[in-house]
Amino acid sequence: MKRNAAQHPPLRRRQAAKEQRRLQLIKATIDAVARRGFAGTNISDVARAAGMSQGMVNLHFESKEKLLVETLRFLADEYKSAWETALERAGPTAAKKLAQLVELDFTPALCDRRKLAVWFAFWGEARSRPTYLRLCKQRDQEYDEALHGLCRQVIVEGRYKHADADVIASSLAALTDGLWMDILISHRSMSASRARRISFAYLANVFPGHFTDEGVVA
Amino acid sequence: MKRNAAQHPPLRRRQAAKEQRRLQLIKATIDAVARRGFAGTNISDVARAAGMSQGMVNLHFESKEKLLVETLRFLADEYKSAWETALERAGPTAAKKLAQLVELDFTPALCDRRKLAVWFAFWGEARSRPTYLRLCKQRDQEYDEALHGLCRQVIVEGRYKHADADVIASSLAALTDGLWMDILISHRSMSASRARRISFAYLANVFPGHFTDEGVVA
Amino acid sequence: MKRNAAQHPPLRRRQAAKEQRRLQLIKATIDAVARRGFAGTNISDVARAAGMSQGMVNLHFESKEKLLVETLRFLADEYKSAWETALERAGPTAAKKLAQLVELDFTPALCDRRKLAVWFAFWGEARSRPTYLRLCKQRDQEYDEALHGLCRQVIVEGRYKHADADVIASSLAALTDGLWMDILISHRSMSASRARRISFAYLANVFPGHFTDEGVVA
Amino acid sequence: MKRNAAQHPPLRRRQAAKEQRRLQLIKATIDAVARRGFAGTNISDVARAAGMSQGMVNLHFESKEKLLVETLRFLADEYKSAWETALERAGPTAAKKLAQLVELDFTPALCDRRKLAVWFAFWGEARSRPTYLRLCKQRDQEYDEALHGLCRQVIVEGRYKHADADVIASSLAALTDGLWMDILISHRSMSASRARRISFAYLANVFPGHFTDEGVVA
DNA sequence: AATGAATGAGGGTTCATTCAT
DNA sequence: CATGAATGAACCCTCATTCAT
Repeated sequence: MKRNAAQHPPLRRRQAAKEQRRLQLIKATIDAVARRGFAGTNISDVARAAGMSQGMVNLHFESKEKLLVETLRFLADEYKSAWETALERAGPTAAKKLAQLVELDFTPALCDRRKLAVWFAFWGEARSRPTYLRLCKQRDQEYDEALHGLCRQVIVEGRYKHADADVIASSLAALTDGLWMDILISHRSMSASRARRISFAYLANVFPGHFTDEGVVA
Repeated sequence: MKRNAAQHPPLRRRQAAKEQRRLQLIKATIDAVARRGFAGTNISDVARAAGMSQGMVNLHFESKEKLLVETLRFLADEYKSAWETALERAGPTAAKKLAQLVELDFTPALCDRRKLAVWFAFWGEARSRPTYLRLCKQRDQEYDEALHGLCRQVIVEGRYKHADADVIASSLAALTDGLWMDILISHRSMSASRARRISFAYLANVFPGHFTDEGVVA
Repeated sequence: MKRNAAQHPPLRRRQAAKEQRRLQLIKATIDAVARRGFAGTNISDVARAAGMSQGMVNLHFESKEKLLVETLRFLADEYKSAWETALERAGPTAAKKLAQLVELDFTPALCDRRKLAVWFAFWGEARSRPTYLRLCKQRDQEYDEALHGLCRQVIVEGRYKHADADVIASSLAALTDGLWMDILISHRSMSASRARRISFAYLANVFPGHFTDEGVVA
Repeated sequence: MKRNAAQHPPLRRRQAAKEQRRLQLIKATIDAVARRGFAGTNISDVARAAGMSQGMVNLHFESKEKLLVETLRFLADEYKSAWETALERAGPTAAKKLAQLVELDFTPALCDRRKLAVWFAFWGEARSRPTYLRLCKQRDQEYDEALHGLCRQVIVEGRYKHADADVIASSLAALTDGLWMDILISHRSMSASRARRISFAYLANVFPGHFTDEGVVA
């Protein structure tokens, strides 16, 4: 029966509305943290920015603490599905996949000052670091493994002697984090496009047969 | 004038004691921020940890905000004099100086979990506090110039074609920041010694004639 | 009129369902107040415990305050009809009726930790809520008169010189309340059966011809 | 030196002031609980009634919870030292001591509507009962033992056959609690003097050789 | 009739700052 | 100078009540 296939309409609509609210609040939280920092973010501002009453935060997230955690989870999920999708859509070679991962990090959708600010807020605040680890450790490991695997493949394909996949993967990851930071802090007049170029320059250095400063070799 | 040359002794002693108080409070602030984060750091804890009364903080720093700024300034000054000293004491060649800068970043005295935590706490809040941003930028301006200059010199000395001092200096700086972060977050099981090695591996890649994974070529 | 004699069936069924709802909510309120106290009792918990939605409480009772008043009234009515029934069913003599009243107070159905807790919760708040006070007074007015009357009868029957019905009735009532409290607070390892015995011991003292520690003299 | 014998004056004055503040707040709490009940008592009202700012409550008591606990402790201490003093000052016979305990319960200083309200608030609220027990169990036991011991002595002295010290002590204690309740709730138009008389009437009944309705026999 | 999402007032708690001593 | 008691604004959270569906 149709009834079974599709839920009772008002219920489904309600459910959707609820999810909508959550998302609005998370977006508002990202904005608030970016604008006022972790310490300066309070729920009444977040709620107001989302066009709701204070009570909504506790209704949907139970506490400020959990709102922040869910915000982090949102970003982490977004990042994870982004790189997984990127790998799927990338060309078949390891080098092309690697290039996609680098491109991704400096894509406007992810490399956004507001979002970067939230990442650094979690990394920077001693109290939220355990939360970050609990939530992101696994995700980060998966990413690291993917990165490491791709580096290994490129090394094998390109017969790069003396190249150490471990070192290269770690370097690339650290480089990205550092560039993100420079972008966030407006350090060294860093921009996403310059950061992208710097990352490819690194790859061109370690894998000269596969990369140039501009990207992957065709 | 006499007054300037030799201040009234008790006055001078007082001045010294005052400076002593300030330092104690800053040290206690570093501890507190590292342990409890920015938001979790409050004046009374800091004062108690420094063995003083609450009132001392406002007496010496006027406000909590100023205490934090002075703490950041303390770290920035410490870092600056460290690298300036390092450059003076390093061997005469640019490569040796560059190596010293890298070594410095992973020296226990500076690459210390407590201090890293404080740096990242400030960076995490920086976007929302112009004062921090200004201080951070200032810290890096001169350092970047030194780094850039050294890279240029090495490039000239080594006749590295296609090497871009801008890119290399920025890469090295970003790499360092990212490695610091990995150390702080305990990411990718990063340690200071591994971070140092990774940094030299980068230099060995871009300046193969001057560096190996272990350091500068003799 | 027909309408009054036999209501429209579906309407009557509805009426019954409504009454059912009220009762469920009152029962849930008793549970909640017993478990979490007055201050800790909130509408959503009560509603959930009664298997209904929050809105039902306001639909059936208008406000939380009214729900509490109705709960108190429920207990008062229950107590009243219990002692009225007890008097009807008791033997014909005043002593037997008096004995029934005492027995009643320590019957499991009424002398139940949950219900005692609620009584004392109301008494604890009574002074600050005139409505409760009025309800409590009302509850006791008639009971006291009955008690007083029975004492008088026993005195007359037994020709107890120097016995004052006022004092005895008040003593018995106060003794009962105090024993209830001891049971609730688990004071002096008081149990319902010991409390019953203590009450009869009192009666045996003032009316030695009619009572023993075990109950009424046959 | 005198300095050692007596603390530094300003310090001692401060200490005294602190104790003074605590007492003011406790007094205000008793008032507030009596007037508005447990649930209706909030710290800002208490603080205002004590002529202080809200912050003082948390400064001196850490939390509302602890303020209430300290208020209970104050009453419990007051009661304990009152009955201990009463026993010391009473005549040498057990009957005289027993009479003093009864008198005490209906002395204006202790049998005060405001204080009674607080006792019943603690007894009535499910959440505070554990606190009450933790705090008062020992004190109550000591009192019970004293009461029990006195009853035993009177029984021995008076050669009361068939008198059970356990039952009498428990009865007396329960009777007192019940009378307190009647006074608090304004039940049965109970007053302290009538309650006192009722208590002595009980004693006169069980110990006719030692007591009359008016008190102990000379 | 029934639901539960939404509101917003109210309360406890924290804490930077002030100030009498 | 130095202390720490005192203040009160700001914040998070709870929850009775309302109301659209």
